[in-house]
Formats: sequence, C-alpha cells, structure tokens
Amino acid sequence: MKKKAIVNDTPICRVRMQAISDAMSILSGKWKFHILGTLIEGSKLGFMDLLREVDGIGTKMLSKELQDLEVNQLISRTVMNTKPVTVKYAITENGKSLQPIIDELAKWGISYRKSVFNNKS
Amino acid sequence: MKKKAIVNDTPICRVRMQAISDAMSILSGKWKFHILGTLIEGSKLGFMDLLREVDGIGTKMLSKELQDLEVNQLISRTVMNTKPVTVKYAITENGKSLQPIIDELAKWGISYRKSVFNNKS
DNA sequence: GAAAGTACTTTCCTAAAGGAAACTACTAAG
DNA sequence: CTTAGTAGTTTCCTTTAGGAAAGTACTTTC
Repeated sequence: MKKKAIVNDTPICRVRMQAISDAMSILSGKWKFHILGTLIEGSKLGFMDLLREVDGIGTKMLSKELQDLEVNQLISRTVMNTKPVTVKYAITENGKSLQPIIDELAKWGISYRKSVFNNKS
Repeated sequence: MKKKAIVNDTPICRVRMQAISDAMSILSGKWKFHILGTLIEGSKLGFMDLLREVDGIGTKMLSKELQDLEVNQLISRTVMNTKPVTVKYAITENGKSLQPIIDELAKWGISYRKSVFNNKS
C-alpha cells in the first residue's frame, strides 16, 4: 500500500496551490515588483523615466517586463500625441490590487533584515 | 542637465526596494511557497512526505530548497533517533511570519483567475 | 547637418534554474 | 538475499533569465 499526499489533497489546498503558481508566474523575475511599485507611487511615467527610477535595469529588460505587465493588464501603455512621440505607463486597477502583496513583502523584508542584524552583529 | 530619479529617490523608497529585493532573493524559485505552505498546514513532515505532498517536485529540487529554507531559518530540520533514520521538517516562527504573504498571494491569484475567466469566456 | 533626446528592438552572450535518472547508504521485513 | 522504504547526492542535460552593446526610427534644437 503506497502512501499518498494527505495534507495538500483537499480541494481548498489545490486551489490555493494553483493560485500561488498563477501569481508567481505573473510576478516572477527580478524587476516586476520594482516597476509596479514605482508606478503605484508615481503614476504616468515614460520609458526613460522608468529607466531612471528603476535602479540598475537595462532597456531590454524594461521593455520586456513592461510588455509582460501590459499583457497581464497590470499596467497600461498610452502613446501620446506629442511631436517627439512619448509613451506613458500607468498602473491599472488590476495592478493596484497587488498593493497588499507588495506591502506585505516589503514589511517582511524589513523585519527579516532586522532579525538577521540582531542575531549576527 | 540630465534628469535623475525622483519618485524612488527618497530614503523610504530605497528601504522598501531593498526589502523587496531581500524577500525575493529568499523566496524566489518555483517551489519555496509550496513547501512553506505545506509545512504551515501539516507540520512535522519527512522528506518522502514532502515529495508526495508537493506535486511535481523531484528529489534534487526538494533537497536543495529545503537546505535554502533551513539556512534562512524558515524551517527546521530534525534527525530523529529511529531505527531507519528519519528526518522531520517543520516550520519555524520566522517561517510562520510568511503566512500573510502566502495568504495575500493566494487571494490575489484566485481573484486574478476569476477576472481572466470573466473577461475571456 | 550634427548632436541629443524619446522609445524601443535585436543580437550575442553568460549564468542560473530546473529536471531525469542513476547512485549511495543504511535498515527492516519476508 | 531480495525487495522496499528512508534520505538524500551526483551527473548530465535543457531551458530560462538576464545583461551589454549596438542598431532603428523619428524629432527637435543649435
């Protein structure tokens, strides 16, 4: 008689696990939270603005991540009718719904850093 | 005169960005949240238990991820004094502090899936 | 008409993540 | 003495992530 999964073998757990996988696949990578966080703080930023705000990112990654976020409707991209064409990126309502996750993540990161500092110095 | 970052150039933002990077580096990867979630639900599980509970994971990844999580004090590893040696993994207090993040992530993933379903079908 | 700015894309490359399968080592049951 | 179970490690491989640099295209300023 082989053993099978018990703890995670309930419909509720399966839905939760699926949901976490979904969220992770959309939010994975080095830059997504930084871009989203920046757009939540200061909405309506151009490509070059974001390049300056998101410390360390390059054009290729910024371009790619913005496309991913737009496809998933977390940000919007608006081409402005200006003489040198400008583009404005802004957070969407869907994107704003990530605020609690970003806040929890930042809160946890700060307290984790403190606990490491307390134990090691 | 070159433009510089404005939105993210406050001490508070820098600390938040750093905190998010810290959290991400500890929690990145395909399996960490699944393992932590499983250990929060059913504490004290063996290696083979986790292999069965965490759907799709292989021995190499499970072994590696457990080591990472132990180094960061999010889980504990206890070798039991039994005849065929067994090992029990359990969540630590530090690990339990991730519950809000996991809950928010699951909540967001569920509502995101619903919104996709509503718009596309 | 050269420089500089906006907004990207493309190419080329390296490093990290992840998976399958085999292997180690030990014990207990039949 | 063979099978099965616990607890991994090691090797080999493919895929994905990420970065640097150059190129495209168009416009305004000097």
